[in-house]
Amino acid sequence: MDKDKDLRQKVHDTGGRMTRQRRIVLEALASVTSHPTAAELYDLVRERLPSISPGTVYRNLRVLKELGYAQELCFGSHASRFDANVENHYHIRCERCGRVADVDADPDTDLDHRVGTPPGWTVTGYRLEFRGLCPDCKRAQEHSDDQEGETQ
Amino acid sequence: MDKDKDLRQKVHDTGGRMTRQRRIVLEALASVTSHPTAAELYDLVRERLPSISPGTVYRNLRVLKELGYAQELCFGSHASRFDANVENHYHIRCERCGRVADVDADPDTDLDHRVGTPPGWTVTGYRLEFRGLCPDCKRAQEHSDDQEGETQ
DNA sequence: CTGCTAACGCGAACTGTTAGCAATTATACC
DNA sequence: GGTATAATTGCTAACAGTTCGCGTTAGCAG
Repeated sequence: MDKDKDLRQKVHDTGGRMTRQRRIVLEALASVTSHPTAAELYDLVRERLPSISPGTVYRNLRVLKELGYAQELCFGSHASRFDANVENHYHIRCERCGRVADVDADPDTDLDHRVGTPPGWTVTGYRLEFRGLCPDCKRAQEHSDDQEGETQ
Repeated sequence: MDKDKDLRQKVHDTGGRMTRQRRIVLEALASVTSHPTAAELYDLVRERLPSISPGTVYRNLRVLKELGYAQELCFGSHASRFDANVENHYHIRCERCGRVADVDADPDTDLDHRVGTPPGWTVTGYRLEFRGLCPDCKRAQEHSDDQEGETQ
């Protein structure tokens, strides 16, 4: 992949270095589509680099974000999730387990122009996120539904 | 207002008590349209009840939320903001100062049906939030723009 | 009025994340 | 290749926002 070259270049251009840790953090993020949290990514990276520290993962995620190689997805007060797919696309988050998946929708939606901006404000963008139940949690929910009143 | 009666009833129905603190937290939240954070609300409440503790504000915000008397607005990793207006409406958040305002838009948008749900998932809703600059920050930005090359 | 217990105030704990610092190491230069 | 140098590491401590545990206070049903 020449994305690797691109990144290396960009890192160098900004006076940075391509360390083992940095490379592996990015590779790990790029290797999954699960939109991991920093902690999940830390676990993943540790499989290849057992002595890496959480701080390094956070640091490198920030760098990758700044260089446009990752995006951060914030969902409420929960831990941020990260995505190596920086294309404009939407996400859906499971209300029960927090898992995140990609949503197919044309990001054509020029919502920010069809909207009643409050007086004096300038709209620069928007965030659209779906909420729902992932397959696993839907199943779990159904089971607890017909077995007993168990909510949650 | 008979909203007060409603709430009192609901609180009692769920085995709760209408304490001075709980009533005042709600009144304070209902009295502003600024979408305060818990900390801001704490300050506001303290004007009337100087000895209230932050924990009590958090507790009561949770209760009010559960009873449908307040909604929580989560913006990224920042502190949650709260809104006594539980009608379906959208928000815009200032990128510079974090201030939140209401947006006029018909929430008719049946986005959740026009969207390519990932296989096995169920969509239960969505969150749409706008991002922008509030009047104050826009002014500040413009000033720093023509006085010096100051970007950002 | 009395008793039960939900809710309070306090402080400590917890989670997700960032900052400071000495030790390490990728890179530029010879 | 070897060497200097400063970006990056791993560590620990700090931080913000929020929740929890606990002994005390006070709503409210009887």
